[in-house]
Amino acid sequence: MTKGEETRQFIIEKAAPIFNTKGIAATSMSDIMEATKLSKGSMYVHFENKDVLACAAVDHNMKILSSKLEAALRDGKSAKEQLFAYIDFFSNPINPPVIGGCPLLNFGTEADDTNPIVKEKVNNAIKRGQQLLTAIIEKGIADKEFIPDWNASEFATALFAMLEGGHLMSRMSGNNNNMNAIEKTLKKIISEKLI
Amino acid sequence: MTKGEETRQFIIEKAAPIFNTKGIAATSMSDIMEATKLSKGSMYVHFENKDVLACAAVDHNMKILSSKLEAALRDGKSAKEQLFAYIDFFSNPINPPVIGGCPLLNFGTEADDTNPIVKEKVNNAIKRGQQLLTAIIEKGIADKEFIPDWNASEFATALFAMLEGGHLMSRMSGNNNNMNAIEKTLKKIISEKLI
DNA sequence: TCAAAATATGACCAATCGGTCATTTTTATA
DNA sequence: TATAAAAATGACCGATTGGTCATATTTTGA
Repeated sequence: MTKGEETRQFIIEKAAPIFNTKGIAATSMSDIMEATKLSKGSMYVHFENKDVLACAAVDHNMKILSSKLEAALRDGKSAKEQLFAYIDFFSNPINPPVIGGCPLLNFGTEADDTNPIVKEKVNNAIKRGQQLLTAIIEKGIADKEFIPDWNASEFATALFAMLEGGHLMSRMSGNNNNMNAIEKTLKKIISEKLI
Repeated sequence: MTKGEETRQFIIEKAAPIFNTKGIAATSMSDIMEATKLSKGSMYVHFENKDVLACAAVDHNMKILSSKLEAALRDGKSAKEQLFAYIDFFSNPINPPVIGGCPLLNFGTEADDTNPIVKEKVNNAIKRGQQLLTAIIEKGIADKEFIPDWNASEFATALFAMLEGGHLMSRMSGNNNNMNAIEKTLKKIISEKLI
């Protein structure tokens, strides 16, 4: 990795949590300059403008999230174990796996009516999450672990939505009560599908 | 209503959808001036600063949402009918009851780490929504409409979370597929609780 | 080793931000 | 209808925004 690539990566890593907590619009280049201790000119050597940097930061946040999720799922052997691991991974929004909370929620709501590029990034990430869950459930059905008449993609959607919504609720209340209730509800439903 | 109160209300009504779509930080006073065709000085006659206006706009968006929801629930006679009406009310995120989408999602995610006042407003609105749902379910249980061993507040939380999460998912994808799946899932669960 | 290329710097730019205020216009009421 | 109060105007303010660029420094590879 050349010096330039190193610096570019360094800036992204410093910028990512700031964009995720403050939002894209509310984060200024000065914020990034302060966090990196780099000059303004240097920022523009590596990123042609703020939007490009913001997009790189969005990508980075999602990459961190998905790689941590992947690690959390690695140990799960059965489909049930993997689903439970997935739920556990997202079940502590007060101390989330990515600084600033779920980037899908943060960037998705901000980008919705204003930034089609970021919106599409979020949309794709949601699709991937949903497809991963669907695949786990379908594998569980194929392995005779879950009952065969379980609509995999429908439940995957419901699970994903509940975790995102629960994330918001717990973040707003400042405690994990809501997410704990959701965790309980989800695990009960899954357990009922076991053969 | 005096002229001043009329103008103040007029500004709020014009500003509310802008704040809800662009976000608080990304909305400028010039945006509001353009929408209202009023001068800058006039804005500051009625609102001491942008934050006060933003708070009023947040309140307004939530008020519109809750009053429309109340109207939607009025016709529902049984508890089941009311729950279904609640779900139906939120089941079309592409054409939402409030311009810009759910204000709880929009303002909540933005305010999370930056605006404790708005955050608390959102938190209270979520609580009210959850309590309303809990009350409906508990009434259904008391009326022998639902089975007695249904954890009302737990399901209220799950339902609320799923609608918020589904809202995000449908907004990102640009279609209602995800929300339709959620609607189906929720209604099936509720129907299973009928006596 | 040394020169060309890459990278870093910070002063500088126009535009926009939230906000103020003297002045004018409109409203309310006595 | 006269007049005091309220409301509306828009020029103006300092601060900050995203972004540029000539210059200085560092890195790179022949």
